[in-house]
Amino acid sequence: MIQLHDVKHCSSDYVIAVRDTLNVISGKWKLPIIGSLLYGKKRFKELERDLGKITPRMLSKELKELELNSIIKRSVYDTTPVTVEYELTPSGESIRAVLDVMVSWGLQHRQAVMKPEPMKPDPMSISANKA
Amino acid sequence: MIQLHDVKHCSSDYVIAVRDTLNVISGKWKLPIIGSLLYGKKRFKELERDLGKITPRMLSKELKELELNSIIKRSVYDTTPVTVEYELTPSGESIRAVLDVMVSWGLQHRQAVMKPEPMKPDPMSISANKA
DNA sequence: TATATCAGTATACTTTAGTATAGTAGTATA
DNA sequence: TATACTACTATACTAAAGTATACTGATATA
Repeated sequence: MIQLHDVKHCSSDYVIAVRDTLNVISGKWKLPIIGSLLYGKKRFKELERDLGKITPRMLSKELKELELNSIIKRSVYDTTPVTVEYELTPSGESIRAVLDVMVSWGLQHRQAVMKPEPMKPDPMSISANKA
Repeated sequence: MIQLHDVKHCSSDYVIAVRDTLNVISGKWKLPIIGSLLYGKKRFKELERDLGKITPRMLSKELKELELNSIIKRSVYDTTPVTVEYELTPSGESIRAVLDVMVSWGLQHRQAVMKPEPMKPDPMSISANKA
């Protein structure tokens, strides 16, 4: 099993692994969809209502992509009318840990940017000069 | 200080905090730029050579955005010709922890998808039927 | 004088992501 | 008969992201 320490020394493999994760959650709608499904399985129309302004075209496209990436599972039941349920796979559930870390960093960073430590004026920082 | 547990019960605040983080690293070049700067401060041309196929227009644009987001710090030295150095801020450095978690998930997920557990055939999974 | 380096900018273009609007089939209800 | 529900699809569009190519001014080197 390849792990973090195996790719840490290799910038390109590291970046590839990050991008794998990034691709799963980037775009305008993937995150809200996953977020909604973290609260439990949902039908197509339920998701549509949950997400507010999404078009069925986008929802359909995103769900297909998430299914292809094994993040969600699609189940069809032959009720009338047909019922289609979407739910997170174990892999999809496990991304919650990644999101939690992103939330923590996001909140921390926001604090760091909003109220920066008052700095003592440093002449070097006003007109830096080198060599 | 707002923390993870404060937003965990609120789907929209949670998603906003994730997106704050996502915005910092998404796009084609932000990640390679941050990755390169994790190895130490670099000048414009050094980054350009490091990143291979990036155009100066994109590099300039991305660096400006990262600086605006307090991820990197730009220092100008009045040498001849002028020297401009880019380096990660403490906040920028701290994103490494987020990337590490993303790498771990990315590698795990790839394994999960590539060699899925052989499942015992389950009649329910072949033609699901509900109510 | 010609060329190269630095750190970029300007203009025009292509590609990708996302939106708007309408329509499908099958069934159920008013 | 008309409307509404399910889970979508089709076509056409706009907006955002990224690329290609050429250029800038100041200085240094051949």
